[in-house]
Amino acid sequence: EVACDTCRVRLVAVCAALDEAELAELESITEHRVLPARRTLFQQGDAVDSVFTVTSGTVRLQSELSDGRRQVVGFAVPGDFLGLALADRYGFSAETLTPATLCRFDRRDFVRLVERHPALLSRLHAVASHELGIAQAHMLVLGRRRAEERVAAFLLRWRDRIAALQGASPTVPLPMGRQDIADHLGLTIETVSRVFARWMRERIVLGVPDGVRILDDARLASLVAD
Amino acid sequence: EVACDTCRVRLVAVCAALDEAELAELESITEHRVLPARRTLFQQGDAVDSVFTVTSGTVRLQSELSDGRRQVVGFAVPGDFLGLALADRYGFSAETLTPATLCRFDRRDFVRLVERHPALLSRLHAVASHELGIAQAHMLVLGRRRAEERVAAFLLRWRDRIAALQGASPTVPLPMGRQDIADHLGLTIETVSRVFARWMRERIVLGVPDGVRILDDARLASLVAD
DNA sequence: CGATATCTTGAGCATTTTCAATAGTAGTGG
DNA sequence: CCACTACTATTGAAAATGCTCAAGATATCG
Repeated sequence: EVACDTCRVRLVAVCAALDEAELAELESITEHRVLPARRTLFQQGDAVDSVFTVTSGTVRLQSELSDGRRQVVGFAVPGDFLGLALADRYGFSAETLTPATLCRFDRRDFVRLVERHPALLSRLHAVASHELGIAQAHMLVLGRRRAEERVAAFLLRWRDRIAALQGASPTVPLPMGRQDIADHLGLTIETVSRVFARWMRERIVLGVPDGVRILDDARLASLVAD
Repeated sequence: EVACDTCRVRLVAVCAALDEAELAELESITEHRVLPARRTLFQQGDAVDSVFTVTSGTVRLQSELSDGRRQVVGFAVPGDFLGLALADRYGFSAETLTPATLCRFDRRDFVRLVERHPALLSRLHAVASHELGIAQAHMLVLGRRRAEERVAAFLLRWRDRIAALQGASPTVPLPMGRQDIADHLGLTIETVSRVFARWMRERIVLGVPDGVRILDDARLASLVAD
């Protein structure tokens, strides 16, 4: 069971403080899922009945306005939690961007487990706090950065997340579309497209299939300097 | 000791699950502070040595870019936590907008207390998760709302927070300045000023000293409908 | 290989910003 | 109590960043 093995690695990473028996218990409530691209996991406003961890693939997290305006609040990659707030309703929708594997926990089982294991709760709180910091940093990007700075901030941060998973490389896969990037950065698809086009003309990045190769790291870094 | 009484009420609210002995222990590590307006509590990047709860007054939370651009990530009112991430460094700066009273906990003492009381940790996690949801909702405001919608979203949300503390009233005190509102909403002070001016002309709000009175609630609500 | 999606590029436009001047408002000291 | 200063807010006009609209190019998928 490849999915299970991958999943287990993730669980151990997330729940480092659990012993063997506890891990076994955690696995006993785990359901492993393999999903194709463009599959909705849950919708904003749905009652929370599941908690997920991503073990492969990329998931897009977004909230929407009734007139169609969309804000991508984040992208989840292997190791990330979905539904960690333990709230009653999901605050955003989640959809796979690529084929993805996930571990699903029944919410009640998961809450029970957390209640009995403070170490897991502590870990969960650390993850949620970390996410809060990222969200607040992104507010600065959305509120005060210009278009080119926003795209640079996104690209460098995405590169670092990918590097943490796959090792450092100047070639950055971009599983999300231009519209997804635009909706993450509060821009239009045209503006994002123009920024990338300019960077390619100026040899700051090189276009590759489903991604870019960063040629002038320093130039991008100077755009997000604070 | 008025400050202590107020503080105690807050602590009980936050730590509802603690018993008398535990509350006594919590109070033993509490230091009560009375601060004037415009006093900095901590700066973004400082090592976290304190955790605060606000018991009176309003505190502005912000992050800054070196060129002076500022993002107000939020305003803290009585009952709010500061430093709940239990991270190593503060992710934003905090400054009193009005005279304020706070409870300060030494970080180490607080962490020790939390480690021994899962109920407190659980409560802390719930608060952090709630904050995360608010941050993600604000991303939608910053990324996809137009100027007038942003100000309406801010005003109605602020009204509701004040209502939770002081009871519902169409008269909303605004202890923060126009520049603070602008920096919270990713706008300029001129744009915020023009939105309020238009609303006053159209009798949607009425200006009062250090605040506004909401005359046409429905009109504002229609601006933030989703 | 055709059909559909997504992406790119250009031109004109709009919302918001920038710049600048004025008007309040609060605090200070004569 | 009033003038003086400093700070904050308002208002107008001009400018710009990013958006809208439209057309064409590229890529994807049956």
